[in-house]
Amino acid sequence: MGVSQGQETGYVQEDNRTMKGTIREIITKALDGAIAGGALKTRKPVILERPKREEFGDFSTNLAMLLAPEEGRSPRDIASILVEGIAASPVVARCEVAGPGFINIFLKRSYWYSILAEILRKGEGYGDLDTGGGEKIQVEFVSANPTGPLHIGHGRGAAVGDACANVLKAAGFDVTREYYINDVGRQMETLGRSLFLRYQELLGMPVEFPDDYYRGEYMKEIARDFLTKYGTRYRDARPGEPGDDSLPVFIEFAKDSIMSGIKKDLADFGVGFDVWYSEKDLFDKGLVEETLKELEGRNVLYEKDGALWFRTTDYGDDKDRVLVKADGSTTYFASDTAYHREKLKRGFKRIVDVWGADHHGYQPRMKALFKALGEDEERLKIIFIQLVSLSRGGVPLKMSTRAGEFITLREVMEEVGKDACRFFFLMRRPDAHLDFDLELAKKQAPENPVYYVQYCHARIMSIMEFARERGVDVPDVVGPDTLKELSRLDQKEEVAIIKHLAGFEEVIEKSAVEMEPHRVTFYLQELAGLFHPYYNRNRVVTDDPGLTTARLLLCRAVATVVAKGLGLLGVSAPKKM
RNA sequence: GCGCCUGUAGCUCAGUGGACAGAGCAUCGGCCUCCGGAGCCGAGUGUCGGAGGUUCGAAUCCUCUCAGGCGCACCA
Repeated sequence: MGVSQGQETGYVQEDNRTMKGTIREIITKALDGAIAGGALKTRKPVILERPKREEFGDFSTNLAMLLAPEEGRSPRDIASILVEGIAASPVVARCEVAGPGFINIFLKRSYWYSILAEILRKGEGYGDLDTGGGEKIQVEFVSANPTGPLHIGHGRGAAVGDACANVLKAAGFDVTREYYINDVGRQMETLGRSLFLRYQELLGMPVEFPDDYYRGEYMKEIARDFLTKYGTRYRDARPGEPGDDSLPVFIEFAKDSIMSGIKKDLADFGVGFDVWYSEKDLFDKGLVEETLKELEGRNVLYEKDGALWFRTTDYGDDKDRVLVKADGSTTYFASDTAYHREKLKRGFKRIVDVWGADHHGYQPRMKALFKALGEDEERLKIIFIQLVSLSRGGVPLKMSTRAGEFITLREVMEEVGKDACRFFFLMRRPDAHLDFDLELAKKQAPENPVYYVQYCHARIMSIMEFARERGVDVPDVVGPDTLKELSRLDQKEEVAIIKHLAGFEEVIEKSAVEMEPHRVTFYLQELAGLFHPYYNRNRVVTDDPGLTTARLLLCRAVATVVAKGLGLLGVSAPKKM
């Protein structure tokens, strides 16, 4: 029923299919036809690409070259057979054989207008795909230990994890965002003791901090809160010592306080989680023990030197790993084993972990776990986040690349703003080092890509406001009466913008499949890079009603896609700046 | 020593089998009686770290090699 089935093309763009899929189908049908007619006999999947050079068409396929070896004839011969079938499609303007045997396809302009109409009809829903088919997928990210505030590295992980989750959701997956809290073990005891010492310090008692204690300023604040709540009640406590049960009090207080800070940081950063999963719960529910039993039943455990080992080397790891130490306590890996087994039991078909790159040594043992449990290791995807190097006006901050370890997410967020912060984190591939220049991120100037993209949206909103003030009707969708006006968008720049808009779905699909949200960031910069020059050379609101309508529709589509794309990144699309 | 990641224009980086390798910034020179100048126009730049190999075709795949980062716990 969409306006896209306008008589001009006789073409119906079906929902739930990307344009690329549509073109691929045209080629497949041409191949089927050739086979049915006896001209060809080999069937192969169609690989489509968008050529960089426009003289090579809107789409191009190497199908003929792939078929050549088995067909026993030249790629160009095969291509010329296929070209006939492809050219017969009502959306194809022309189709030709080029170079060694490429088939270059040029689509009719009317087809592009129908795509534009389709984009407008879908509105904010444009970009939503069903690639994932509703499959349950879990993205676990940040999962910072509750021993201190989030630093800049966690921020990058948060931005990437959240954007991945957004993109996966758009691509049709059933996404659960999860944060794993390491709230058990020795580090928690250290945290509790650290609080106790700060508490005693506030009470004027002489204290000495061991090197491995948490000594940040934030601990002093927590100690003040503790003092407010408990007064001098624990003044002479001996946490952790026999006969004294105060340690859990300190631990709980510190942990809760830090976690609420982390939650606030994340909320202000625009990141929300569906599940906060506690490591302690794994133990309380007996899941760690249950997992050990299962592994034992699978004959992958053994005892040595008083410890219980997991023979991960049978599944590709460098060395076997300890699950239960000689002193009877379990390792972090034991918890993680139980946790990931639980993820599988909870029905997630695919599991995504976002880790700091310094944890890459853990990948083989986690993969080993999946294999030992008889699961396809491909169900686990680990995204590694490389370090962030902070600089200010080109000057590196602190002395090492580890500056990011000491600067909190909140500090950066407050200095440069949430939008710039998130956008910058998503300008690079996750596994590439990131140079984050605070001055640049703050700068409200053209060299700052965040504003360049946001400005595109604000500018269009402003144009529409201008039109309304002039009494011009600003349409959101193409109606039967306005469809014909789209042909007024006949400039090269206008068609180029429509073509770029049409590629949005492919970008989302690729971002989701590869879990590389930075592709969206690049896409948006390109889109803004097409729109601004166009705007500068052409007036949208003119005395010509038909032309004005057509251009307003084009603007609407650009604004919608920019807003949608920024939304996926967790960046706002302002109406005014 | 072993493993993982990275090496592409002056800088920061896209680009993972296609046709003469792209963008932003920086540099230089232009554009405001005009819907937002946070914008636009024009100009130059490459041994894709190196060497072999696979392929009709390689920045992309394989092998070796050089450089940088990170990891190699009965820590979390």
